[in-house]
Amino acid sequence: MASHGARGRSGGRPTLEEVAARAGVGRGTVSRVINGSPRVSDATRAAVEAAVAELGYVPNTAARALAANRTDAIALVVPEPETRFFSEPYFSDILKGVGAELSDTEMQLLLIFAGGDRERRRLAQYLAAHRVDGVLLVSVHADDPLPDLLAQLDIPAVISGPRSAAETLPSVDSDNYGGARQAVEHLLSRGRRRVAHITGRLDVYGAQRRIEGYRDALSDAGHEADEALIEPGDFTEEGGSRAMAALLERRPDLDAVFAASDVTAAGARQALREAGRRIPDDVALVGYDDSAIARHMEPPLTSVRQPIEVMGRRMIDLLLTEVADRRPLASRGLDRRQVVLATELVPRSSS
Amino acid sequence: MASHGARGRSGGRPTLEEVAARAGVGRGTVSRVINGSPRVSDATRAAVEAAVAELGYVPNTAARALAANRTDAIALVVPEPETRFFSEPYFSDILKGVGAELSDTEMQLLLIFAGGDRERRRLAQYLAAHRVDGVLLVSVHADDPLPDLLAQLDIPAVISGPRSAAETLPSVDSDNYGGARQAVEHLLSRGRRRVAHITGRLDVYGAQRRIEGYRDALSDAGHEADEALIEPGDFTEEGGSRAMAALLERRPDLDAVFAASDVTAAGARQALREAGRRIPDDVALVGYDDSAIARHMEPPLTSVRQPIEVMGRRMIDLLLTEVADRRPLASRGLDRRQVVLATELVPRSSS
DNA sequence: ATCACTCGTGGGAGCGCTCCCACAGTACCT
DNA sequence: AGGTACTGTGGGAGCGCTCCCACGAGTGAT
Repeated sequence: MASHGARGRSGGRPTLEEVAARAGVGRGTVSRVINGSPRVSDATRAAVEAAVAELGYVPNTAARALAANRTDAIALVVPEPETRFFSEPYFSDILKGVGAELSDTEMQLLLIFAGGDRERRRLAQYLAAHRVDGVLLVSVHADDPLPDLLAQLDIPAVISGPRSAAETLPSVDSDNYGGARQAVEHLLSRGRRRVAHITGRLDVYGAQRRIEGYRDALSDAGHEADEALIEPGDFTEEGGSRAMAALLERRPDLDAVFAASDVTAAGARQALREAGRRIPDDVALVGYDDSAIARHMEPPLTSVRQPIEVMGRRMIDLLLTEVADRRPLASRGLDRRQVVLATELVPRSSS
Repeated sequence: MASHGARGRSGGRPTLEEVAARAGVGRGTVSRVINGSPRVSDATRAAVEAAVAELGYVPNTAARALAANRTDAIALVVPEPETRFFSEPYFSDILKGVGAELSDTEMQLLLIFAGGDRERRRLAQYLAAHRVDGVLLVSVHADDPLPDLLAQLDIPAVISGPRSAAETLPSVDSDNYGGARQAVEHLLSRGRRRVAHITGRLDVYGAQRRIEGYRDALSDAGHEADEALIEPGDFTEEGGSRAMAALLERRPDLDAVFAASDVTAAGARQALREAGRRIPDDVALVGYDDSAIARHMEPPLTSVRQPIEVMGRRMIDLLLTEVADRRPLASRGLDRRQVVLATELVPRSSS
């Protein structure tokens, strides 16, 4: 039996109505089946499902979005230029976790780069149009206006690293403080005594926490504070190299370095080489992230591993909860949803 | 003066209708202004624009998509697992070009990975729902069913490398044939006489074209064909290494190698090293892609550069044309839209 | 038997747009 | 004067869904 023929402009993609007619039920019932409502008898459900299969029915997303006022899409917003996104393994791991967690869902993921000013404006416009039900924010700096914009637009958001101790947004982070402690305690346990620290960008809260972990590990072990052993970096290789050179000049007697990232450590290694210091004989080196760089460095780099993929998964969990909770007028902010995941030290021959 | 108050569920996002009331015009007129129709008087346009600004009006995408039967979104489909996407600079360059070209547009880009079986099914569902107006296909193998699916669904698509000489889809490619010729001619001009070729995957049309370019460059220079100098690779490092070893065994007197990719060349270099051959003294080596690998190899690798970012841009051009052309019942396939871009040899010390 | 539920179901209303037809106004020809 | 052609404009219809109210049938307490 032929189908009723094309009346729509796109040449007859079946509609809810057609499925209903075919199954001999009403529109509402088909909608219920499609959306998995339990208030449908088994017989009816079977009939509808058969009709859906026969007609090859696929719901029209736009109509659904319009009627239900939701999009079934969330965005992963990366406030960095594409280049960094591709060069840092962090992002690809987050994406892997996010993708895995989302694959059981009807939700669709959008990837949005907002590195430049122009892209920022586009993003603002995009969000104002409410084209996504929620937003995942990674790598946000302390003074970024994006979270405020999202709050103002009342769009659920989850942030990957809290911007401060007073973060109000739901967040997922690894234990930066604990990870730094692990690194420093490891160095101390290997008999190192003058442990320097090349920090991350100081406007990143996680970098602050690593500094605190570094300080506390030293003082708990009875070492007096020595600010000359701390040099600011910026998570880049050049920054690491520059900072290392500065440290060597200031404290030539240092015997260990804890770098705030593997990339930073790679830069530090370069500067150490140029200064004729051997790793780990003269100076032990520990990085952070346990990225591919750490494994391929010469010598292989001891590093603090963060469960990045898991972080991606947890971010999705939080966000989906947040999105689902937008039914009642429930008060928010009372139960902070801040997830902190444990880190793990991966010892290699650089220390 | 207060706005009329929230009647919608989402707390009063302004609608077209409200803008019309505010500007003292009809709904149709506002729609015309929003969509840039020329059939509006300047005075009216100004009034509408003022109302839009005052109300902070942003069009509702879902409503527009439903009414106009378009989505203003296109997808970049990568039939590979995320991992390869991130590890190969090819993709990030394509993405850069695509993003740049799209930034003047209202079009939104979706990035879809379809590496596994499961993802493939999700993608099929996604496309069946017509959630995008067009698709960009990169890295498609000869036997991939995706292009057929797209044709069947009548979704405009552009492919990054044609699947064969008879490719029906609009495509953008670099001049694989010419690039290979450049590489071989370069080697011959340096006095090399026994030039070998490690091919790419033979089910990739571009790899075939490179073989042809290699053959023709040699025969045009008066060299007789020697099939023993051709060894299949697969674009991977291991494949390159294996192929090089095979070549050395078969034709130990070879004095140059043209590898179908930089990664392949890296593998070949490894095998040459192990066999005690010096580069370029004993054997000259040329790669393809001019990727970061080429610049960082020891010695730096002569390579054929493809204008990948430009390719991304041109793909968007083609696709947007294709999408726009879906008004008349015009016959397709008559004017093939196949773009081929020139390559450039970048000489370095490996040859 | 009656009332009070609950369950499964049908279908009206409406989401915010675009498309298109109708119409008033002006201009330029016969 | 009437015709014809355009230009700018208003607003009805309809895109394909979800939401929700109404309704009949079944169930159990009264």
